[in-house]
Amino acid sequence: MTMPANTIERICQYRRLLREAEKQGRHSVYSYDLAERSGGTAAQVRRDLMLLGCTCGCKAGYPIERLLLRIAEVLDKHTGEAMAVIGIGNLGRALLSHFSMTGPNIRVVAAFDCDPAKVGRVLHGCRCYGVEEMERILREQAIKVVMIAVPASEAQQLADRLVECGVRGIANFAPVLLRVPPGVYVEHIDMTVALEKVSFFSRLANSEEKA
Amino acid sequence: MTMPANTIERICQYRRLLREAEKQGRHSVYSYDLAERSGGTAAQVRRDLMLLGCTCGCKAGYPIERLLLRIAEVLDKHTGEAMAVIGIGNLGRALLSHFSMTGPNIRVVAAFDCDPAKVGRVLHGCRCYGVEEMERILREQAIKVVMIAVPASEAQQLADRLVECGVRGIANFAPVLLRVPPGVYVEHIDMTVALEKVSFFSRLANSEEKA
DNA sequence: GCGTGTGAAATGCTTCACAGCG
DNA sequence: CGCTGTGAAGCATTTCACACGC
Repeated sequence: MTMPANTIERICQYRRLLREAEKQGRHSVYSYDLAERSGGTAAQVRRDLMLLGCTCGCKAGYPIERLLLRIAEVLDKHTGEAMAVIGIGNLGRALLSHFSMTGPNIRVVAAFDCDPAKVGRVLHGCRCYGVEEMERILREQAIKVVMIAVPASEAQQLADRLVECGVRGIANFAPVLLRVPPGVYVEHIDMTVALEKVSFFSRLANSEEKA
Repeated sequence: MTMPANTIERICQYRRLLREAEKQGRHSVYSYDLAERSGGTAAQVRRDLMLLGCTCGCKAGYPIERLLLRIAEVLDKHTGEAMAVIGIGNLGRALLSHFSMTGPNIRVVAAFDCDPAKVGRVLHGCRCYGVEEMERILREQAIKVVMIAVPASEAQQLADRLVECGVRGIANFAPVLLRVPPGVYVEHIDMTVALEKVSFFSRLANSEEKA
């Protein structure tokens, strides 16, 4: 089953919106309903759900519960994936905090840092280990996905070690492009890029407003 | 001048790579050169630079200095844009720290929080103000781009206030879709979505490996 | 009638491939 | 000859529009 990355992103959004709708007491949603909540179009929503393999078969809208089940099946095989954060600076702590509050789809089960002052402490419910224990713990807990929040200069060699011990997915917050072998998926999250984009497009929208 | 978002993102990358190359003593780069550093193709790089309006006219490669000048012109009109961070929790602090170290393209000139304990303090070189002063300071300093790092429940009404006082670009780190009038650009940066994507595609790549 | 499911058209982005220039 | 600049082809994604079922 092949899926465009954009569709996957939208499906993550739908999940959050569906949970909200469910809390509001709704049991089903129409495609245009979800479209409005997500800022897209109804056709887009229907196409996404079709790719998901989710069809309701009738005009009564999509049953929320069934959608959520199917999304969980595709996105995280029902049980949230175990993850780790590496590098407990400001950003690493923000990540730990963020994922300790968010739902159960993502469970951060270990944190690593090379600063001995941090090792052994528990932050946001997550134990911090020394990097020298990394290989052992990643293997023991079968952690396949990690977040890299270390300085740019250390990210590549860290990534090499991770790949070496079986990690297959990396969310890289360091501002360098990582080289990894095929079969390992890297998502590069660069806040500088994100903000330069905002700066550019906001200026653009602004200057077009003379039209 | 209209530009695909993807091209803008790549251009931000190119800038960083070009600066690195310059530090290494290079004065020019070939398209395949930049392609390799950025993980793309040479044709892609040439097309991007073409869209940028950057042509070197000959086979000697692109002069780095000129490229950087042109990129700065397009991305941040030479002088880095003044920005603000709102919400000084874990994530807000991480953002302040990140942008205090990064180059001068992005200058974070103010931080806001509603916790009186934080107001008046200086974090990573940036003064923290109370939210009640927000309108005044954003106007005084002509800040057009801000980062929202407050809880989801407060993000929308905060966005309304921001738009009201002239903000045209928002980087939204809260997990809600913001409604803004046309002419305001919002970039939604959702770490949960990013990580679910990694989880999904790493699993996918993994299961395809049997082929 | 109303909303879904889905071919088919439209749009947007990337890659190809080659002319042109130093 | 090697590399750029760019039309044109090739893909991917989004939107349209309409048949179908309740």
